[in-house]
Amino acid sequence: MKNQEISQILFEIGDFLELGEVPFKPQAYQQAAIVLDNMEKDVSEIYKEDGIKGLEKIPGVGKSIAVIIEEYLKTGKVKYIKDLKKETPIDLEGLTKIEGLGVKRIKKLYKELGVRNLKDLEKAVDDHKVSPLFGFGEKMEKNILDAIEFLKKSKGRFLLREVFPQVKIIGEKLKKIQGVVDFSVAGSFRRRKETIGDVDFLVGIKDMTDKYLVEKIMNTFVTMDDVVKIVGKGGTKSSIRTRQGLNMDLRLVPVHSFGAALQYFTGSKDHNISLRRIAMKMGYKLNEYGLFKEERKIKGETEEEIYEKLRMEWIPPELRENQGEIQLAIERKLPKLVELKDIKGDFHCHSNWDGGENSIEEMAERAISLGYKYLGIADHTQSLKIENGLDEKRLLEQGKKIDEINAGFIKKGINFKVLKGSEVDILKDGTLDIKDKVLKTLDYVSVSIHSNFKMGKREMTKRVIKAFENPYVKIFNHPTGMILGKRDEYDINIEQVIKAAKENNVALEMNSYRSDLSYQSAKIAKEMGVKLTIGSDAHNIKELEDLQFGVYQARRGGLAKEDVVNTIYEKS
DNA sequence: GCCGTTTTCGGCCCGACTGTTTTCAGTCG
Repeated sequence: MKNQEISQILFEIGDFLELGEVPFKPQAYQQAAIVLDNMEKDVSEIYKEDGIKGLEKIPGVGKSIAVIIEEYLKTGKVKYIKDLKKETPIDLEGLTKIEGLGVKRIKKLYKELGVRNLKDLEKAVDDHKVSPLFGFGEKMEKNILDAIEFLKKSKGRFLLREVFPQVKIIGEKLKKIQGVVDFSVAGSFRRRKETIGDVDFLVGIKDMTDKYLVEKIMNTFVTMDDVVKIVGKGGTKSSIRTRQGLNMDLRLVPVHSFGAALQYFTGSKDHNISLRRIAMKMGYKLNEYGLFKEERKIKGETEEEIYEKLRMEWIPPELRENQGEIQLAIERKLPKLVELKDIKGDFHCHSNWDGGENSIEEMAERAISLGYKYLGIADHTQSLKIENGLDEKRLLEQGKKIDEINAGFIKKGINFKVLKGSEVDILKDGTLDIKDKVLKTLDYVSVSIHSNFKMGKREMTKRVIKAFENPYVKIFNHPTGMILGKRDEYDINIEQVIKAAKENNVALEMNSYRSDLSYQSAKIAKEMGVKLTIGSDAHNIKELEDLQFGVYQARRGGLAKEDVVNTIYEKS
């Protein structure tokens, strides 16, 4: 996808223009950059189909930016940004990552001290040259130093899965404080984005002038076990950094504004800007305190009443990315999103027959306690040696074992079934590493790529589509091969894969562990009538519960219960 | 530079906190 590369360039152009104090253009470039970054369709496809006219149809892209995009697509370069960089040789991208440094201060540091990049900045701070500058000071210098250190060891964004337990624990602690009426996590955590930059907590109390209560809440927050730095502490907002390097904010709001604040701090920023524009056109003003007509607040206690007043449905947080959800809400056509409670089973887990940690019985037992009606055991096959993959003989043996286990459930009157599945390897040439006559004995066959990742795009796509043509194949696991935070995608044409899935009646998996199928791709799949499965890829009983993260991702893609195969349960 | 269910010209989201200033600019979300 060229989208992200171009988005990056547009962002940078925006920053440089801001540096030159050019009015309004920076926002225009940044707006276009955001749109491109979130766009489902590959911009090079748009250009191929409709040329420069097609580019201009992208919201936020007009004549000038379209020309820049065209230039990049044709030559892989943009002269404009090159010139800007030559004119002002500053590593803006690197320097703006320092908290507290925006383009204005960067400009000053460049003019006064010749700071061009992080290295220069570090040296300037070490030599105590920053604090004497007008507008800077001792504290700012120290903060910059801290920020450099933070940047050096920070991994950037955190996986939702990683921060989930800690956030829940802190939430429970805050909720319990006497006097706290409303509580919610906001921000990208509430939108269930697969990675989180920081965490926003929102606390509602009756009386903001209750100094004692305010102090108690803020103190509880900034003195928690894992806090290593108090970034700020005020009467309505405090910020801390945890030992793991995660930033957390707590905002305190009066209960009568809680809904407005929740809406505001949940974002996304882009969603909010659109919403505020709509409010403006209707003669209102929307901010974190409420919806105002003139100076009079008319709504603010709940999110629902605000969206309703703006003549649209309440929008689930997972959809708030300014990707058409507002229009759907106005038309009252938002999908009813799939929920965790709709899930009736899991098609992707591993037992100790391969590299898993627990027996089939133990996995089944946990699945029953989760309220599932079935659990598909999808152990690896023989090609995957490091996972002790099953060959045909062992697969047949496993089938017999599963028959025995199911017989036991029937005997005990337990309404639950273990399904005979398999995660079959797609070989280099697109054939499977288990013979059809054995695949035939299974309840379903799921397939995966676990080898030869470095093929060309065309070849890889062909390989996968060939596997789909096997009549026993029902599910394609982790379709892009990505492991979020660990491994990149292999080169594959996902749109062609989705099309082939439709033609061959194969479902695509949303893998809860990898988050590899983007919400944009899930959305496209849904629109094309392809079904999806949500798989935990659990290797032990505990990981079965991680299926929730696949559900969140599915919701971000706008999937309803009907779009997800493992919500189906027909009593047989 | 982009956009338009009041507009093809004249607008462009908004408030809190910090650190520096002695009344406010810069940054952030």
